[in-house]
Amino acid sequence: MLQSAVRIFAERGYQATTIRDIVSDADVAIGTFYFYFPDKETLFVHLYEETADFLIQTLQQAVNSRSSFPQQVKAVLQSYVSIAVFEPAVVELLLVAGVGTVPALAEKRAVFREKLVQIWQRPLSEAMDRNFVPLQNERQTAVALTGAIDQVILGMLAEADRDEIADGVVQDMTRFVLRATGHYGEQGK
Amino acid sequence: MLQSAVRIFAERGYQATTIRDIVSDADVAIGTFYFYFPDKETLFVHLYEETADFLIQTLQQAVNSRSSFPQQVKAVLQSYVSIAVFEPAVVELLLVAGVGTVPALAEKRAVFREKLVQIWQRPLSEAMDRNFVPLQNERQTAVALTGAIDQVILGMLAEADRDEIADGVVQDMTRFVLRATGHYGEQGK
Amino acid sequence: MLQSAVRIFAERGYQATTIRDIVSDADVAIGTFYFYFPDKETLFVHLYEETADFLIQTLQQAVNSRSSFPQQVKAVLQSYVSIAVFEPAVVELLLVAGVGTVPALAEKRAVFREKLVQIWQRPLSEAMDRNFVPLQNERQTAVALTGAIDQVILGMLAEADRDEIADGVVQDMTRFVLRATGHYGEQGK
Amino acid sequence: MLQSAVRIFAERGYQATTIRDIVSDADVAIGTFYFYFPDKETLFVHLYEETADFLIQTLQQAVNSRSSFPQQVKAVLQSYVSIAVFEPAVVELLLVAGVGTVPALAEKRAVFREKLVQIWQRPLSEAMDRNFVPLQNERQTAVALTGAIDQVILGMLAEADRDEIADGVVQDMTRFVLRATGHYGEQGK
DNA sequence: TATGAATGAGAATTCATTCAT
DNA sequence: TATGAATGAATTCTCATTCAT
Repeated sequence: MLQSAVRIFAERGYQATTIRDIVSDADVAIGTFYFYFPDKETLFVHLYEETADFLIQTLQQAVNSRSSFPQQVKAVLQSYVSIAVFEPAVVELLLVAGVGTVPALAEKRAVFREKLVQIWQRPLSEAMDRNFVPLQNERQTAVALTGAIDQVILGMLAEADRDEIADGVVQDMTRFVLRATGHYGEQGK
Repeated sequence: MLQSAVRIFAERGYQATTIRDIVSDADVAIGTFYFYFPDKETLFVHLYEETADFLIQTLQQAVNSRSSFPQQVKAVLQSYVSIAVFEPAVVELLLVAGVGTVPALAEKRAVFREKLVQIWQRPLSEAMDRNFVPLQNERQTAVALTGAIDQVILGMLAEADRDEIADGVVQDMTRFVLRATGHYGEQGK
Repeated sequence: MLQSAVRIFAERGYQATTIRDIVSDADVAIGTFYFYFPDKETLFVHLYEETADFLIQTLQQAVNSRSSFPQQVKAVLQSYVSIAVFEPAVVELLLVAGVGTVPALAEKRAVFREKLVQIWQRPLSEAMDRNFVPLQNERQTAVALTGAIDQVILGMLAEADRDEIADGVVQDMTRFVLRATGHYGEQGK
Repeated sequence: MLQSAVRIFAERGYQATTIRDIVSDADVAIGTFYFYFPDKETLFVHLYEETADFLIQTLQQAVNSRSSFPQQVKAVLQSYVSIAVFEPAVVELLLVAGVGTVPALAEKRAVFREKLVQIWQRPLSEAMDRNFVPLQNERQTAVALTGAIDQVILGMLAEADRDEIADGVVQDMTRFVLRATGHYGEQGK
């Protein structure tokens, strides 16, 4: 049922999704839904959190598995793009389905956005400390990077041949991030 | 009534806004709404288009009024940030209220996003032609820039002291954009 | 405006006709309608009565202009069919548009039906008195005749070539009425 | 709920009947209505068809159960009058409630009227073939008979003592039909 | 006389939620 | 655990009617 819910929410958005949509897709009765979840909102928030955790952890692991900034950037982008290709519903749910809907979600969204920012801010801070990137408002840069990448990922989801353009996207965006952070490696300081 | 509608839509999003919300805010009767607009969706799409045109034209004028790439970047950012400070509802409506709602809006949103991308892509192409920025996937860069800036603008809207931080945001983001496009001026090629 | 009203009411029926339909067809403002008529219902009842009077008087004159029963029958049918051909809206209004709608009309309808019955009952009574037709429940016969003729007239209205079949209908129905009343002339008593 | 619906529709007509009328008469909630039927129109059309089928089958069986034309006429009239006495709502629904309302019903009404005409036309054709009635436009006669009988039946419904006058109506109308078709039996050819 | 912007009661319909089984 | 018939508050939209100009 959770599988169905994620997919349907991702496809139609929170408001346009009815409980009946979900349970009929999952082939259970409406009562069954309310046996497991108190209401529609709770389910959505739950799914959002779970999905957000999955994405954040995946990206964080990508960061942790590398040591140099450029490698971290590339690893994060590869992970994110990979999820967009293989689990588009996850991305859709996080970036689209929950925008401007239930008030209870606002805080969860803020937490998710903040964690996403931290994914970028921490490696960036470290790179700044080591003088691999110039002084800058590191938080602002990190916020901007999350927006930049999400937008590109959303663009990918709209394309039919997502899997084929994935590598190009990773390459282009890796360069974008390194340029945007002013990483000296690229400019050859 | 249009004023009310923009503000309420911006505050609560399309779905959560009821006709009653709008008319009671505008202090008119429900019938009055339907005297001027055929339905809720038409009104929203109309407001979205009008608002989108306003934003796009303002940003385009900012581009046209300058000749050098860095000046164009700064002018666009100043315009955008200015709108965010003085007309936050406009930004909220365009970036949040219409996400994932009515099908009729999807196309309008796509058109708006595309125009926003063009705002950046055209100056960037020109700069690339003149060798002021390195070779790059200029469309991808432009898409990423729109995402980056929107995200930062949205962050601004969440702050109480929007007007005070506006200048800093413009400065930081100008640098971000110049770095992200690889503009040589800043790095002193 | 009355012209428009009759036509529109006849076309769409009472409920489906809006004041706006009528006034826009008559090219006047809504306010003008309410200057002349207190409300929709009053207009309809007024039109119904006027139209009913016109039909009844026309048919009554047809009766009065002839002396023998068969001639009276034929004259009434010719008049009725003629109205159906040249003023179909009149017939539509009386037989269809006002069925099962406003309570205030029920009485008017009853009066109209009764007059229609009298159109047939009076000549029939006279013919019975003179032994031109057999003894019968003359009222029942008259009621049945009105139903029979209305049904045939309604059938005519549905045909495209109303004017061409009109004569045949008059002939067939004249025979029908003479048979149905048991008029001896036809059977040659 | 179906019982309620038929009665209320019959009493007030399609347009004047609200869903609330039906459900409050049936003592269920509005949602219950929409659980069983997609909308008001569908329900009405459904009831109309079902009711029409019932009436047509009943009348057809009356025809089939007799062999001579006069007996067939009497049997049909007895059946029809009987339904009018015991199920007045059925007749009201078919003859009044659905006149000039929903477009979707127009076709169903036409089909019903045609079947009603056939009820009379078939026995009449047979009688004509056997020279029991004179040559005539048999279709026109059949159409007229349906109108005549419906009108008389509607007159019955308006009377309080329906059950007491029923037999008289059957007798009078049997004679009417036999006369109207020119059946020789009555005139003693 | 004539206008038409404004009104708001009322109708159809949706859908999250409940609860007896 | 699981069901699904039943509920009714809430929403969109219509349209007869009013009234200031």
